[in-house]
Amino acid sequence: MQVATDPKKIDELLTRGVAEVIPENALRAKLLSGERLRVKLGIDPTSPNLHLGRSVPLLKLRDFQELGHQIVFIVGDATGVIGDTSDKESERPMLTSETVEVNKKAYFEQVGKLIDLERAELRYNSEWLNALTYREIGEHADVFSVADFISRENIKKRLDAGKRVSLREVLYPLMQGYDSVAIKADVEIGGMDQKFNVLAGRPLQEHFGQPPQHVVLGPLVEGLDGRKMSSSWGNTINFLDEPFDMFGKVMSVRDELVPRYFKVFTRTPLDEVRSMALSLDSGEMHPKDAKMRLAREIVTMYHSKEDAEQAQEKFVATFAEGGVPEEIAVALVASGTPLIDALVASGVVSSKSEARRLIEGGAVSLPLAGNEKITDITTRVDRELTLRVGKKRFVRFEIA
RNA sequence: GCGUCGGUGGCGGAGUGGUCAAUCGCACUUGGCUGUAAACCAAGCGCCUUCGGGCUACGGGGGUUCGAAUCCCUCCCGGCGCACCA
Repeated sequence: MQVATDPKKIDELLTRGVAEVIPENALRAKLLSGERLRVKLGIDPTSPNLHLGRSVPLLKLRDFQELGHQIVFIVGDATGVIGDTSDKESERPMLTSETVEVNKKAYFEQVGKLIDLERAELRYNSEWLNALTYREIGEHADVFSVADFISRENIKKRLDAGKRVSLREVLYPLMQGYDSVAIKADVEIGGMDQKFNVLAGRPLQEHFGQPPQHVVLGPLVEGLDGRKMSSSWGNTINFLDEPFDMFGKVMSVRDELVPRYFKVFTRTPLDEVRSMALSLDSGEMHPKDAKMRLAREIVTMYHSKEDAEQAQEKFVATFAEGGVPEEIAVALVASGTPLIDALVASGVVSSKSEARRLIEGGAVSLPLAGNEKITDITTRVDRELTLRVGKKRFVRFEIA
């Protein structure tokens, strides 16, 4: 396959959704030369769901693929068990092999939404990592010094704070570095939080007589609550979210983030993104409209254009016009059941105390009757009833 | 292993015998304002309640006491120092 060397495309490849390239200029020259590169991206199967934060390096991988380079996607089934602490303020527990086994199967399917798996090389790193002997690991470890490791910011912070740092954590960068050796990577993609691990590949490759890989690091992107998007915060938009849900999540993102999301999470042409940002600044464009478009783009990427249209219609009907979603939770209750008990039984709220608080706080209303509020906690369910609890929760009670 | 300090709610962190379901900050939930945005204001934030109150909780277990998150014993877990010397 021919490798494209269009300078404009290469420029976007090296800047869009990219925070840092190491070493700085060498990669551009290499890309312009037309040499076909082996580009590596590894993801550990620590959770069964990929979220948009992960899509940043994946899209970058796709950019390389589209230029004609050979991409290598590695599921870190061996590294996942050890656990990476790069993005953590504390130790990450080791995963069980079973968890990893379950998760890794789900990965290729999700990744397939973004990249062409047919043309990619797909690997599990247990393939080579599980075969290493203690002697070999010792040899790899000798390439690095303890000072290298403990000078990492997050490790240093923990050490200074008197927190425990497990010796196991030292192993992780070695493993990831050896992945690069095993597949002879020319380029590795990762997030900024991966900087240390990704860089570990370079000296190791040199040790094995390979030229050190180039490194492309993506930015960390804010999640729904403004903190870094991460599974542990629960502020993610996931590849597998249902269209309507995904649409709604995008709509709840802060306005200021919209151009950034366009830039890193979509491949909407950059010129369009720029002009949109300008009209937003000038007040010509309403932020809500830009966000709607963003939501459509994202849903289209992970589902389809039709799903995106439908999600938007539903969204407008439900929230902008105060309607009720088509598919809502339905619970069967006996006639005369106290509302509080019915809410708990339906799973909409977790305890009677919570139900009482919500009712008393005016959070429960009848969306079919002009959003009239129910504030009497002794209300009973004696007929079919459609309720809204808070902004997002809906439930319909049917009489058994 | 020895010594020492510590283990409190999702997190951080108060509290050292009663007035502690536990100050406070963050996070979160709900209401208001809106565009399901942000910011801001207000309320809530263990469970049950006939709203009087009741029950279960401060690493686990046992004890002292009228009464313990607070004192004692023991076990578990973590930090730090030491482990007769590279």
